[in-house]
Formats: sequence, structure tokens, C-alpha cells
Amino acid sequence: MNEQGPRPTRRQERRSQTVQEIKTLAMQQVSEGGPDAVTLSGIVREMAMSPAALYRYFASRDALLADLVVDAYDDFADSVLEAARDRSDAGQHLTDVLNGARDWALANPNAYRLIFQTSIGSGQELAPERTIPAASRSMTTIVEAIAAVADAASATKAESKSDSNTVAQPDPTLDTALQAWAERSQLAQYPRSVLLLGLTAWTRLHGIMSLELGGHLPATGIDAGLLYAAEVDSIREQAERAR
Amino acid sequence: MNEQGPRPTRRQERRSQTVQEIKTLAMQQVSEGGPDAVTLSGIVREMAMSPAALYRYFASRDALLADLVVDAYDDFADSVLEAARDRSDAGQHLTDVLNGARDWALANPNAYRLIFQTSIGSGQELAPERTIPAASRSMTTIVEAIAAVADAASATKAESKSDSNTVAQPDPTLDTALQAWAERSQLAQYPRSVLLLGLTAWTRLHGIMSLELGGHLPATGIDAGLLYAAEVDSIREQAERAR
DNA sequence: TACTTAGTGTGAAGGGTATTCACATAACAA
DNA sequence: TTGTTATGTGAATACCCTTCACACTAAGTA
Repeated sequence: MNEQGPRPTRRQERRSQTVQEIKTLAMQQVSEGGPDAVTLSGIVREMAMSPAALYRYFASRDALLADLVVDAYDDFADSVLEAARDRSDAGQHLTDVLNGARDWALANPNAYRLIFQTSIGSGQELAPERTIPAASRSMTTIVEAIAAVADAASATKAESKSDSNTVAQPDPTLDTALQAWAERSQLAQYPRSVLLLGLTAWTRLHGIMSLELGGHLPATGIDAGLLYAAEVDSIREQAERAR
Repeated sequence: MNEQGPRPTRRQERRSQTVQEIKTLAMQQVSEGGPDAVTLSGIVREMAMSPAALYRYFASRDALLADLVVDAYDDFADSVLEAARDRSDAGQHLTDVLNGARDWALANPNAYRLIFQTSIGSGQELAPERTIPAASRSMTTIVEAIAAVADAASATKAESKSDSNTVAQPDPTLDTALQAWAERSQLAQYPRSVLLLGLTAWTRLHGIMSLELGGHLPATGIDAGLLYAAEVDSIREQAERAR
């Protein structure tokens, strides 16, 4: 749809078809048994292929997993963006976006694990920059939603301007780090308070989902959904006071 | 020191010695290469034992890992409690406790991964109730530190009582869940606002550490330490307004 | 003391897994 | 048609976890 490019030959087409089939089967294994359940033997068995053949398409098991991480992250970002479609009310919009993240995680728990807890080999992280586009996309969506809430709030009531509750963060080092990150991510237009809240919104919500998926919150008997909702509310309130 | 118990026979002593040696070697593998790097073959190789012999001490590799999780969680809780020794200033005390968690995680990143992202087999979580003591110990420490800050703050200035910033959470379902959890954990003496803040403090900080260890924060260029410090400050401020 | 039992260790075997390599075959390009 | 490239295979290597029948040894018992 975007690039025309030279017409793909039959071979190229067949190749990308095979690659896709491999990734689909692998992702199916992830969904069913988590990242560790991905086995090249299982894949080739399903495809009636010899194990060695798979190495014509992926350099190693880890390379395949790295590709899966990128795909899953893209899917996650798509889902967050999809949840951000309705822009009627700013507050509701922010809530929708944040809930979108959790909805995807609950629908695809093992994919979520794949993305966020796969130090792929067993220590070094592969695919560092390849996930940046998807990460950037979802973060941008969150930051924009927060900024919208902040704008709406400061428009309706421009009263207690110098309130003491405006997310005090006087650390200059963090400030410059936020600035640099914002410029790299086309977010330079937003104030530091909004950027920080966007980042912490993400770390906070991920914290809940991570513990929930690890079974650590269920062990306490606390419903992770309620906790999540409480944090979403808290973020929204903080967004109203941001800027 | 606690239980005298019947004097352990030579065999029992030798057995527990062997168990300890196995766990030590396994934990060493975790530290060096993460949970996935634990291999029974490697352990018995180091011990000059036959692979089969190991099954006299652990039913399976997963059983060994489950034990390691419990031990690591205990060590983590010990470390948090240790950080909570100095109780001079309530605010500083809370900061110390929260920083204690991060310090341990940074000193033992793979042990942290072992505890919080090992869905041991590849989906079902083993060791659910065996980690509860350690989890309870660390959570209690955090809640107590928050309560101390809240008490100190409400003592010095009992002014703006009905402030609108007292962590609004009118959800009755969450309220009763918190209540039940508090009673199960000998925390019933603390108000719901303190309990909730204790829980969210933990999920928030874990969120940062989890993303940091996964390499997702480094990818943004943001120093996780600064973000952590900012969240710690935010929690402390919220603690002052709690109750 | 001699006998019985329970704990501990071994070798071999079975069944997984990822990965590499030399070789064959199919598809394409000249 | 001929040469080149992509694709696929079988066999081999090297790990890994786990089980089982068997031996041995330390402990407790008659």
C-alpha cells in the first residue's frame, strides 16, 4: 500500500509466506505456553519440514523470538491507539487509553510477558532499537491524552495556579533527561510535568500488570482490576493538575 | 535458636548440607545467567555427582527453582527490613525502606527476575503460598513506614483536614478487599488510605524496576534511578497527606 | 551380634532440545 | 542451456531433564 517496490518474485513471495507461517506457529506456542514454550522442533513438526530448514529463515531460536517481540509490541501499540480513537471527552479519552493497555495485556498475557520480561537469551536484551517505534507510538498516545486532560482542566478553571500539588520535581538532571527523550520522540511540545506524568503513568500501570501476570497480586487476594482502576483515576487527577 | 527439636542424625546433617550445596550452586547460576541458566547437569558436574543423584534431593528442576524463589524472596525481605533499621526521621525512614528495595534489585538483578518474572514452568505459578511470608514481611515494613509518615504529618499540622487531595478512592469493593487483606496480614490497625498507598507504592516501584531490568527504560535514555527517586518523593508526599 | 530397612549413589537408557554441515534438488537468471 | 542461488534434507553433535533397575552404606532393630 505504501511502497510499490519491484514486483516480488514468486520465490520472494513464497519465502515471506513461509516466514509468516513460522511466526504464526511460534506466536501460537507463545500464547499457549509462554515464551519458553517456543520450540523449533514443534514448529517444523507442524510444517512437515526438517529442523535444519528453519535456519534458512531465522538465524536462531533467539532471532525468531526477537522478531516475535517486535510483532507483539506493534500489536500492543495498535491496540492502545485503537483504544484512543474516541476523543470526545478528554478525561474519558485518557481512561480509555490506559484501560486499552490493560485490556490487551489481559487478552494476550503471554504476549505481554514476551515483550516485557523476555531478556531474550538469558541476560542480554536483543532487539533494543527495533521495539522503539512501537514503544514510542504507545507512549506518544499516552502523553497526548494526558496533555489533553491538562489543557481542558487549565482552560475551564484557571484558578489555583501556584498550587503546591503540581507534581513537584525540581531535579534538574531528570529535567534534562526528559527534555532529551521528548525531542527524540517528537514530544518536545509538551511541558515536562506532562512528560513525567506520561512516563510514570506507564511505569505504574506496568507494575500492576506485571505483578498480576506473575501471580503476585492474586496471592494477596486483591483484585488487580480495582487497583488498576484506582491508579488510572489517580493519574487522571494528576493530569488535571499538570502544567 | 527457636526449635530445639530432636538432635539431627549424621545422615540428616549430611543431607541438609548437600541440599544447601545444590541450592548455592544453582543460585550462582541464576546470578550469572538468569533463571534459565540453571541446569542440573551443570550442578552435578560441579559436585562430581551423577545426574540421577540430584533427584534424591529435589523432585525436579522446577522444584529446585521454586525453592530458590522462596530463598531469594526471603533475602529480599531481609534486605528491606535491614534498610528499615534507622527510624529517626519518619520521612527519611520511608525513603530508606523504598530505596532498600531498589538497592537489592540492582545488586541482585537476576534474583529479582527469579522472584518476580519466573512463572516457573512456563505458565502456572508454583510456590504461591510459600512466598507469602516474605511478601508479607516486606509489605508490612512499607505500610508501617507510610503510616509513620502519615502520623507525623497529621500530628504537626492538623489543619486542612478535609482537603480534596486525600487519595480519593470511593470504590467500596476495593475498600473491602483492602480490609480483608489487612486482616490476613496483621495490618488491620492501619486506615484504608495507608494500606492502599502501601500497595500502590509497591506496584509503582516494581513497575520501574521491572522495566529497568528488562532494558525498556534504558532504551528511552531516561535514568531509571531518577525516575525511581521521583516516585519515592511522590509517595512520601502522598503519605504525608494520607489518613 | 546379625538382620532389616531406609537413604544415597550409579550407569544406562529414553526422549527432548538447538545447531551445523555436506549434500541434493528446485527455481530462477543469463 | 547453463550457471547460480535459494531451499530442503539427513546425519551428526552436543546439550538437556528424567526414569529405572541395581548396588552400596549408614542407621536402627531383634
